[in-house]
Amino acid sequence: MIIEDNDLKRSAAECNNKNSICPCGEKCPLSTAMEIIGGKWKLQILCALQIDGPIRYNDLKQKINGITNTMLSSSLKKLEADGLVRRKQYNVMPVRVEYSTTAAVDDLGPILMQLGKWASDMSRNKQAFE
Amino acid sequence: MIIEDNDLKRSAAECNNKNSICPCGEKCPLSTAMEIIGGKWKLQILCALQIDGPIRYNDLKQKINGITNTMLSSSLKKLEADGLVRRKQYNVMPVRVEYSTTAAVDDLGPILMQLGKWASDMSRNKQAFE
DNA sequence: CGGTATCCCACATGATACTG
DNA sequence: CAGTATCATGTGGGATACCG
Repeated sequence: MIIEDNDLKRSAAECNNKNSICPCGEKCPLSTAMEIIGGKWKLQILCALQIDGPIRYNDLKQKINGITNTMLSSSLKKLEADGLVRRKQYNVMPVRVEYSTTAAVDDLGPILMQLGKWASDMSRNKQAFE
Repeated sequence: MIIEDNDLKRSAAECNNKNSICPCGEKCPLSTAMEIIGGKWKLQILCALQIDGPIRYNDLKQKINGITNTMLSSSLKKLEADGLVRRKQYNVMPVRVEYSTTAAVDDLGPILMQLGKWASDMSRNKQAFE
């Protein structure tokens, strides 16, 4: 495929599972990417944050239809730990917390757009490929 | 983010779950893409096929460390149904089957490379974003 | 207001055996 | 050789209650 550059080719081709260490000496970056943005809610959260952020926790929850506290909270924590989301807490009473995206998400956006376009194009002329 | 074009922006922003129908009239293409390439083994299978294909079932299984018949078989079926994998059967005895990728995967490759590069860059200068 | 703590379950994945 | 059938299991995610 998938991979044309030397380093990425080696890493993606020879990573046999998501925990493997590649010959290039690091974890397959594509696996890493999928872990960061994977799961049921993370892309929706990023979209909502990018469009409506900075936004408070409960307002964000309203924007995302069907999400539970468990998932919103844990997803935000992971995204923050991975550097995609910034959490700002104002120590007033009652406490006020605002979430927003970091610059990393600005870089991610165009890539995800291409991915979405790829899926659209594919389903449109699927037979052409076969 | 994530989305800058009008249609994709609407669809991604307002898709509240992976089964929702967007105001644009179709399912969010990004969700579709994630369903197609998601799961534990599909990207590894595509990588192996792209590099070593056309390749026979059991040879492919050897290339992918730890995969079971159940998962390889079911993943290949889904990938074929989605138009990413071609299955060619030779009716000799014993039967010979060869798997390869379609042109859709050629288009997907560069996008995934960017995604991998994004993850590498991010982890390299994570602090710069925060 | 902005979460955690528990408990629970469906489903994705795994193990093993078997077959056209 | 290229799978399928069957049963087992682990985990991602959901429901509900509660807390600083």
